[in-house]
Amino acid sequence: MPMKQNNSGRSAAPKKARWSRAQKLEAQRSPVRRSQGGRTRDDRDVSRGRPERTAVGRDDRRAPERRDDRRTDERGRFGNRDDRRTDDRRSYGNRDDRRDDRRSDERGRFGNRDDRRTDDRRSYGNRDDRRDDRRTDERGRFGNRDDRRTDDRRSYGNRDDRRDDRRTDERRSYGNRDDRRSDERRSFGNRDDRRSDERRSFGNRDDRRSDERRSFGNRDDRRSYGNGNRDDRRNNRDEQRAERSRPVERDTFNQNEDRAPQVAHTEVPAAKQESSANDVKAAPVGLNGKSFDDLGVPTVLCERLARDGITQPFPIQEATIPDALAGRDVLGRGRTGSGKTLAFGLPLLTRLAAGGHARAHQPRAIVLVPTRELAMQVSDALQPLVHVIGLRHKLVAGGMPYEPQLSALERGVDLLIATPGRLSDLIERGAADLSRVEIAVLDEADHMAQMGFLEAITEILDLIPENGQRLLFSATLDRGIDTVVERYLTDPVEHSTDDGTASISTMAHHPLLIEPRDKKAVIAEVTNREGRTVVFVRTKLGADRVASELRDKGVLAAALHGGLGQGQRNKVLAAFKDGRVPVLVATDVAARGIHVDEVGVVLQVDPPADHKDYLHRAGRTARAGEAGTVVSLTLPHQRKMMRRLLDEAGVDADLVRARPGDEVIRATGGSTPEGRAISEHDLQAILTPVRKGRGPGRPGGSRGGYSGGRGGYQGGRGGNRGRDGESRSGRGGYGGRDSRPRQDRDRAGSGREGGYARRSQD
DNA sequence: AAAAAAC
Repeated sequence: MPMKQNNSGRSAAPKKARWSRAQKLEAQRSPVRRSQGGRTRDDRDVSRGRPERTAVGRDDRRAPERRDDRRTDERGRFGNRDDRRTDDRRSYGNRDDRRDDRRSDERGRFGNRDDRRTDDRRSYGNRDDRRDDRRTDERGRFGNRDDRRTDDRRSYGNRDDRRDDRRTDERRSYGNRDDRRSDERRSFGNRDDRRSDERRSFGNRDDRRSDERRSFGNRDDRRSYGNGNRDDRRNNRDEQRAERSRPVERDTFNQNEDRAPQVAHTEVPAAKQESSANDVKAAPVGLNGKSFDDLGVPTVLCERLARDGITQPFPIQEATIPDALAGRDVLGRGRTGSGKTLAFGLPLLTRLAAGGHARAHQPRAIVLVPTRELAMQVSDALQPLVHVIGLRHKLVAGGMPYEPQLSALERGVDLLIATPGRLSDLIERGAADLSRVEIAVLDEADHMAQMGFLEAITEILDLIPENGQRLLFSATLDRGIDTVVERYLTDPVEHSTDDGTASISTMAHHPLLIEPRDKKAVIAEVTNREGRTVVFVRTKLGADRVASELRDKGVLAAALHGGLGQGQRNKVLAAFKDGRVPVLVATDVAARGIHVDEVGVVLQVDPPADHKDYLHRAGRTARAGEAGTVVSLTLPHQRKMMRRLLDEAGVDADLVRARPGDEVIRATGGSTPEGRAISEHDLQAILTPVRKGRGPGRPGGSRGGYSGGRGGYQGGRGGNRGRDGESRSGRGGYGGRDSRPRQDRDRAGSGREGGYARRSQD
């Protein structure tokens, strides 16, 4: 019984808080064997391909203990990453069998599931007990868990039981958030070891970057050991790639590595690269007057884009689309608002349309994004293109009803746009199967590669066939993605259409040094202006508080953060987009990717966590060539930090002392609010549109409910533009929500409306 | 330490 093995394994190698260097190395080297049964062909292939990683200790009997080690020590787990993939690979071989099992034994499986759920619920019931359990009786817990695992295994293939395992662990650790965190911290504290390992094996980082072909050249060896088919497919792909002539040899320049990645090999003349390396205000590159058609985008898509007035590719699109169309793995970095969504969306859809149909439960491509709002936005932006080219897509994110997502998967969808949590959930339920994913996109890739997300992301990426295409995009792609790149990408090409700093010339930066007692007044003054303003704060509570204080002063503001229900989140964002609410007070949930037209000012009430967050927050304004102002409040004790953030972000601006009423604040368009306080009730009335007639309401049609508060603002200017301007035309041809296909109408909360549909190319 | 991401 696994239970016994595990227990004995544990006693033989008890968990340690700290590992010696030698132990770590050993743990890294030792393959993780988590399944049963004999070896497969893939096993042999693996040991052939990477003897140095797999030749040691391939002893099935040792598997259970190592497995537990891995589970209880994140560090070990990551160290064993490659080995883990080995197992994945093997189970890919068994895929079809597994699926058959699942289908023919669905009932049994779900029976087990319910049992498991009950277990979970029980353990959730009293968290504190659970935590104690974990600390003092780890072994006992795992013993029980293994029992359960055995059940699962019976009804499932090898692979899912493994996944269930892991998920349950995670579930457990969610309850113990703090514990988990400290685990992670500990493990990531060790990261440096791993990093230096990597550096050693790849040679010095800069070398590697300066000659990608050399450093990544080994990747073929590393990746091709998977199985025979994969080799063949890879070769095909390499042939394809070889056929494509590369216009300009990728080149490199060195730069402050903290400020920006070292590479900017876009197809631009060397002289331009030089300037973009050293000059923050470098001209956009890649604008060679090419059309989407020239880049290889199918005519139907070009025509559909043209209907929205999108005819000229943005630099990031021009740079990445050809390579992405050719099937290459691409790292794309383009400043905020520069059109990254289409940069990966167009080639993705083109390639999907070129062959095949999605089978039930088996999407052919996934786009992973860090927030639900961004997922909706990407889904909306791609929707007309998806349909016009004859594909199906589905938004898969939390906070929304399961049923539509389940039934869409049942019918078969080519493209999933997903947040990690719900996607994993659906995988666990057997509703989604990533074994036929051809293309995977990580939007905001650097963020997804950070601590809170990395685990979920790797778990998902591990389920995707290795030979697939990967596209990683962000405005701030930096070395934080190295782990992901090295693990999942093959011979990637990196395109940067800027240097990763604040190179948006239409963006003005005003870091203000203020006294704590002035803070509230300054916030009110900056936000009391015409047009849309996004206010960033550090915490959810802070968002609620600032929004509430603003309303007390007569500034119509609404909070947006992850603590709200999805319905409220949708309502708030919709109201902000269509102008009913001019001030959005948000946590970093809104920092990345979210596109709203004509945000004139971004106000950072709390400093961002790092310079990348500065750039992303700031990037909510000055999008696609618009002008914008970024005001960053800085208390005396934050001065040094802000100075550093600005430097790292490449912002050329000095901290300026400011008091309420100062000219520097007036210059941003702000003024002292004098309106009446806006009650919570009033706010809700504005957020919740009165529906006219049947069907989903059109939120903008009902803003009449509110007429008090600060004079002058009646959802006026910004609102009308947002609704009746380009955002409507972006929907063109779909005539609003009602006429959209059902699978796209059934998102939670109906408050969502146009706004992003426009040319939310980011 | 917070936020985000599943119910």
